[in-house]
Amino acid sequence: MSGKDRVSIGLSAAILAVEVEQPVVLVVSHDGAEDALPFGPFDPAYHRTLESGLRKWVGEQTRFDLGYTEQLYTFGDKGRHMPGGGNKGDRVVSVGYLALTRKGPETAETRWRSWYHYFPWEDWRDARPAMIDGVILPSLRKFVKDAPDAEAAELRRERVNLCFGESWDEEKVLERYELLYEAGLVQEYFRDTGKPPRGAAPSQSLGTAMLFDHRRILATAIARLRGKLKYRPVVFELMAPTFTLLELQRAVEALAGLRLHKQNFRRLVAEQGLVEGTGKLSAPARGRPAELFRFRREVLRERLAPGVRLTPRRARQERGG
Amino acid sequence: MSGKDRVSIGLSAAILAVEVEQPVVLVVSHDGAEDALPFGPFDPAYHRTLESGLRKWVGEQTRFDLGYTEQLYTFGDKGRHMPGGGNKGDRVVSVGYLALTRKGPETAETRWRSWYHYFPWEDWRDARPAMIDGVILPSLRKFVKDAPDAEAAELRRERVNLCFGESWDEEKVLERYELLYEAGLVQEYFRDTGKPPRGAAPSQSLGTAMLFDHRRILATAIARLRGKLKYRPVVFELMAPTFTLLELQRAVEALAGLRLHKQNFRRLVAEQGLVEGTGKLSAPARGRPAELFRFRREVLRERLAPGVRLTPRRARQERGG
DNA sequence: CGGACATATACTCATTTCGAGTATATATGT
DNA sequence: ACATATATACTCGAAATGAGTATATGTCCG
Repeated sequence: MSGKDRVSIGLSAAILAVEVEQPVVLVVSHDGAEDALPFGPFDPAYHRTLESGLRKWVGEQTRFDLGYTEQLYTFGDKGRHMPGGGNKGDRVVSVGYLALTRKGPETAETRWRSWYHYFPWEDWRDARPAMIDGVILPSLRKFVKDAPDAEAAELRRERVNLCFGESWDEEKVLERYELLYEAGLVQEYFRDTGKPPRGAAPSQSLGTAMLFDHRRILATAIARLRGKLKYRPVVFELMAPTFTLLELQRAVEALAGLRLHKQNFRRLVAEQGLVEGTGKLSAPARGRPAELFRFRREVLRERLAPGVRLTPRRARQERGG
Repeated sequence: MSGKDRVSIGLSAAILAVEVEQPVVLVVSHDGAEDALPFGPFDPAYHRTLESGLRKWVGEQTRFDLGYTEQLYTFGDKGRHMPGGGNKGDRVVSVGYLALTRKGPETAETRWRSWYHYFPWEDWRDARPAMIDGVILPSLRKFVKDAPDAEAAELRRERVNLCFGESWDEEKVLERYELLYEAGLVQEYFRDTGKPPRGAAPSQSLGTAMLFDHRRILATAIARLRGKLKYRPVVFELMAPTFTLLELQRAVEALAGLRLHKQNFRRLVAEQGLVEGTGKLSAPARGRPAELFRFRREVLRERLAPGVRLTPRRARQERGG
């Protein structure tokens, strides 16, 4: 490989936490500029692995250490540059990470912000967000109508239906964002393409924009987290050492953007043996105190992933070969 | 970012297919040398995205195009070099891809090989592989015993149990390989560390070794595929345009390394509306002919991912806020 | 002190899904 | 005709799931 094949590597992290019903993300926010995810270069001379590089500069910049981290995706798209002012002709490849922590202090540069700020259509806890029927679907219908030909229109129609149709799949965060991007309903579209806002007034652009492709990375992070919630005990990375079952449920609801059935939620958590009571009680402002629970760390090691079963046959049945 | 921060990017692909009960992977195989995954450099001057770079040189080297592809993971570990002979001091970051195709022709350089060649302990279709009780578990028990202290021993014991204990989780392909690597039961361990084989005779080293960390990438690919099988209709990427239900089942079994219950498998496939009959019949050597089915491509668009439910509450229940 | 309110927790019940079968139909070869 | 092999239909009990009801235990306010 010659020198011209070489690129710079950028590491960006969607650092997520949840505090009293609000799911939050750590952003770097300068007045006037767009919000950004914390970002740092990978220095091959000093870092043994990509993840150790990430932990190092996150520790330096934000003063707390990442607990659970997970690599999300590596983007190498031309034209989707990264901050830090690369040299002319530089090509930057960006590796996105998801990190789960408990909400820590803000610094001069960083602050915690509800992620529904960037994705207001993703919060269905109170109700189906009014903006979906009020703004999104009308605009998307126009997007379908504006397709170059009938076939493209049909594809767009199906995509709209998958993303915002009758049934809501809370995991499709990325698909929805990408659709809104392509339909020109988020600011980044105009910023990236240079096209003038058309159709729907630009004032109607949806959610708060972020620097470069950071909103896409955040969407990927939320989607991954929402998916993982269901088959791995990742919520506990975000909880205090002890918590009531309702607090746990509220955290899951905040992340998933949905309300859950209380009694069944408890049954699930109890049956899976994810938590154990501490015997102590919470001191709520109102209502009966609840028992405080803690996460049974053992399950991380003892339990197999309870994912969807692909049950092996038990008995012998025909020759099998 | 200065020039010294720059690295080279390598793209490697685990290209998988399945042919009559055998799951296969496309490998580059030179006599005398270890098998390798097809590999190519990412050239930022010519390729708009990482994936387009991958498709380009795979097309050149292997003469067929990837259908479904998915990015797996980006490895940047120091000391896990890549082929191609980088300059001294070069740091290579390697992006692994999973690709699913139908088995095509071999070339002078490439051939299709059963992936159970590299992971013989992963095929439970006929029976629990004898090598698990004969070789793996005894060696791993020694590995547990050789731990530096009691706490480390306990951790090792739990890991062994999770990977090779009573219940078998077919998705833990990567965890098992990494455990065997650390326990010094695969050749790559000695090659990478320079340590002499100890304890169990080196002749007992398990499975066929691959170049650099390619076996790790392949393990990641298989794990991802086995997981995805259960909630996305990816098998069909590997099937001929029409197939019988038993052929479909055999393909799933080959990938998962498990036998399934025939009647229930059909029920599942039918209920999910994944396939539709063609009316035509197969012409088997023996036995009653079966109907030929085809994949209903529509489901890719109409169906929501049927992952584990996190069912939203239907009715209202308490104030919810 | 005694509701009104708010929350916690136990228990019920019908429905669906799932694992594991049995039964029957339709081919081939001898 | 029947042994063998495969395909397909149907059954049945157990477990998981969705949606409740009922009751217990707190605080606050008049």
